[in-house]
Amino acid sequence: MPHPPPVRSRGPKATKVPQAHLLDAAQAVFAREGIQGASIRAIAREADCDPSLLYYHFHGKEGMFEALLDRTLGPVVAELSLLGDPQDPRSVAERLWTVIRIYHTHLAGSAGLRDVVRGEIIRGAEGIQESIAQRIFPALGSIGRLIDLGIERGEIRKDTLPLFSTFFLARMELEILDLIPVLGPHVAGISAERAVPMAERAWFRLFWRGIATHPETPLPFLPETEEIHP
Amino acid sequence: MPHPPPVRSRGPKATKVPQAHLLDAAQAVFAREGIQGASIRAIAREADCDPSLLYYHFHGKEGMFEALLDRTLGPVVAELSLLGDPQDPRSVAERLWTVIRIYHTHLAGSAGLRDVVRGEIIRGAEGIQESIAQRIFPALGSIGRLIDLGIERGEIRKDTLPLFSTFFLARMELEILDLIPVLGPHVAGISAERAVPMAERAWFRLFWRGIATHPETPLPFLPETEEIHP
DNA sequence: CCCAATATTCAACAGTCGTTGAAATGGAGT
DNA sequence: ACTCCATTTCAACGACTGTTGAATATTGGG
Repeated sequence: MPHPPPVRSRGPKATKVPQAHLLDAAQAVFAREGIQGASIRAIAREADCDPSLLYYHFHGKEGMFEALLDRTLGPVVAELSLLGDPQDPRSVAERLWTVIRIYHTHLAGSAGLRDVVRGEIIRGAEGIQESIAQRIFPALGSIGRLIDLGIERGEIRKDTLPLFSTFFLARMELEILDLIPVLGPHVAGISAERAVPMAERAWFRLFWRGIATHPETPLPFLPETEEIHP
Repeated sequence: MPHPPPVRSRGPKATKVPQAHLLDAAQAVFAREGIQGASIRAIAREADCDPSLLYYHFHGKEGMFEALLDRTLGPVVAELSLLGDPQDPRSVAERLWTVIRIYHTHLAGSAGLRDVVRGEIIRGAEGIQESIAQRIFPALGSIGRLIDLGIERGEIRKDTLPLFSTFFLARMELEILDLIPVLGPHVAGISAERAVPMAERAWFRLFWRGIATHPETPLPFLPETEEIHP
């Protein structure tokens, strides 16, 4: 479906195109096509503008990607960094559950970006990896310190490995966001909307039992899991 | 680096090119470039043959992908299907650990393919997804039945959700294979060769404690985790 | 009203892509 | 020696890619 006959005039279409609109388009295309499949031209089509505009505002594909990364990951890093506060009256268990909720709140809608980040880490694409590391590792550090605190306070087993546990907690939440919306309906006949929260609760129960000093301690902050009757 | 001056003659280069050689090339390129980045032409370069040859033996990109899928996933599905045998004298815990070992043995070398499968599930690319479902879901079914058996025998908690637990066990093992070789050296200073088995043991201990009726029961089949001194 | 700055589009470059149809090659069978 | 056939390569198609430089439109200030 090419543009209608190119009788279009040049110059600004109406007024200034908000950059947020361009990032929205980029996010949508990343989600549909993945990173390598997402072309500058496709993003421009989605935003209904010329590809050159993306070079004017950002600097090519990588610039767009970094801008999108900042917009999405910024709030996550900020909120996670608050969780390590020793003054926080909540238990470490409850704060670890908050990690899941923060990820869910800010990342559930960014399918393409999650996949892009993961792919870049795996493939270690030289140019981009550094820009990712700067944004991801602080978040992981916050979680790691929280687990350290849990060990100090005796809530978490002494033989827990904080680095690996951080990885397990965070990665599985992202895998749930990525895969359960597809697998839930397909293999269990549960809608994506119901399946994701169910999986998150099931995951956190398993995770906490796996690292807790007293695995049977109830988790009053964790919503009950509804029955499965598809 | 284009081919040397095109004085090449046509026809068979030496003898018949083994299809396995073409699949090896495809796997290598998938691992380097990801699915969307892997072009037929790049695979042909890797295999040192003409792109047309890939159309002759397989039918385009999708055909190559399915052939690669069969070659890699076939042994995994076969070995997993044996684990559900009620006559097997091993505990369910030990057999679940075997799941990890089977994945590791057959999938550790297939970086590209793992990522492709995951990406296709996420994006639900219509044409390919069915071909993946037929090969993946039997494997997941075997693990699910094993967990059912564990619940029946009282080894596994009654409130365990087999579908989700299957997902957790299998997906995390694949995430370990994908990400730990990169993250281990980067964030913990541990070589990829040591980090992956360490992560697998840590993951299985956590997982088993998370679902076991008696979480403190020792797991004599599980190798000791060495100390971390990077 | 004009001018300058900003925002946007157009047109074109040189590549690469997937795919196909025809040509060429080598070996097996006769 | 000849033919046939499976295998491989060549050449070309149209479409799409990232990127750039110049042209154009809009806006705000003087």
